[in-house]
Amino acid sequence: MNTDFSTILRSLNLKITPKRIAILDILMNESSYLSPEEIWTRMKKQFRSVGLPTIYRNLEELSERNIISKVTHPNRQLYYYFCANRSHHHHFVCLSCRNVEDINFCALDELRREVKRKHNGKVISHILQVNGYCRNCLNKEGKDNEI
Amino acid sequence: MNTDFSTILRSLNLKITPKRIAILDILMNESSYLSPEEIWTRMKKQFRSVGLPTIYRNLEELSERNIISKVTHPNRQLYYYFCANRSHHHHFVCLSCRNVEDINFCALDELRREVKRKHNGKVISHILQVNGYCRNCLNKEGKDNEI
DNA sequence: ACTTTAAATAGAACTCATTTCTATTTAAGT
DNA sequence: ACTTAAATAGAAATGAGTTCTATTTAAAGT
Repeated sequence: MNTDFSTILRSLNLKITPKRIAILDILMNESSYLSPEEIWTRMKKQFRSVGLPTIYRNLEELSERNIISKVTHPNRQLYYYFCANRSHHHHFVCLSCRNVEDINFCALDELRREVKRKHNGKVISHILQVNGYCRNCLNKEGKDNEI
Repeated sequence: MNTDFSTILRSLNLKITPKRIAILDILMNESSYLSPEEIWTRMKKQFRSVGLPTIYRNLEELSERNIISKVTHPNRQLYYYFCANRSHHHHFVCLSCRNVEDINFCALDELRREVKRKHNGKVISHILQVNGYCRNCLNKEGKDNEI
């Protein structure tokens, strides 16, 4: 595992530090997305001292390099991060348990055509976030923490 | 014009105040989306005293009632608002001039099917924001203020 | 028009996520 | 081991958005 992260970091010209590896490790092993604070909390269990700015700095660097990705929550527009060294995809966010699943569906091509045809513009990127209720929460009918 | 806004406000059970009308007026007559601060700046030209909290409160109330809508900017995730007493649609945001155009394209149905079929989940809402360069900025080749 | 009252507002103070700054530590190439 | 640029801790600053309280105002009833 560590070897894996080291390889990733080396290929990005980032120094291989214990904290970078820990951040990647936390994100990789989490199916839901995490706020910087949540990552910080987990880090503090592993390290005697970690600064929150370190978390922010690393998350920013890693997301700039497309190793992890950002999600903005509709309510309080805080940053949330999610691991993804994968190709383009979208997120299905459960409004109840906040779990995130990847959606391998994308209408980018149609979108591009529409924008080209009707607006004469050029699409560079897009954000698609789908909110709803996941399998588990639908079964439990525990749909309390609404958005 | 004023009559129009008054009717809207009355139908929403909101008191008809000069400031509410002014906010609606500013948004309706702007093709681009505006930050609360930008709206505040314009308001201060019309009123001797306006509080920024008033702007926030009203924008929130109006967007809850779907008279205007929110956009979160990919960079600094600040709130931006855009007038829209229209049905469901999405935004094409120019990365250069920040102009916003409505996109009358939505893949919600396919999305719903995908989430149902592959995830057994239920879609409640979604956010689609498309970033790119608009006609004008493509012509000018003035694509400096990157993301 | 005059009263009444609940909603709306101004302005100050506060909150809290994110960023900046500076001195110290550390990874990694020589 | 030595060197140096990158990474970090911790404190302090920033700034968007919110809360609080006293005052004003829209609008419903008289």
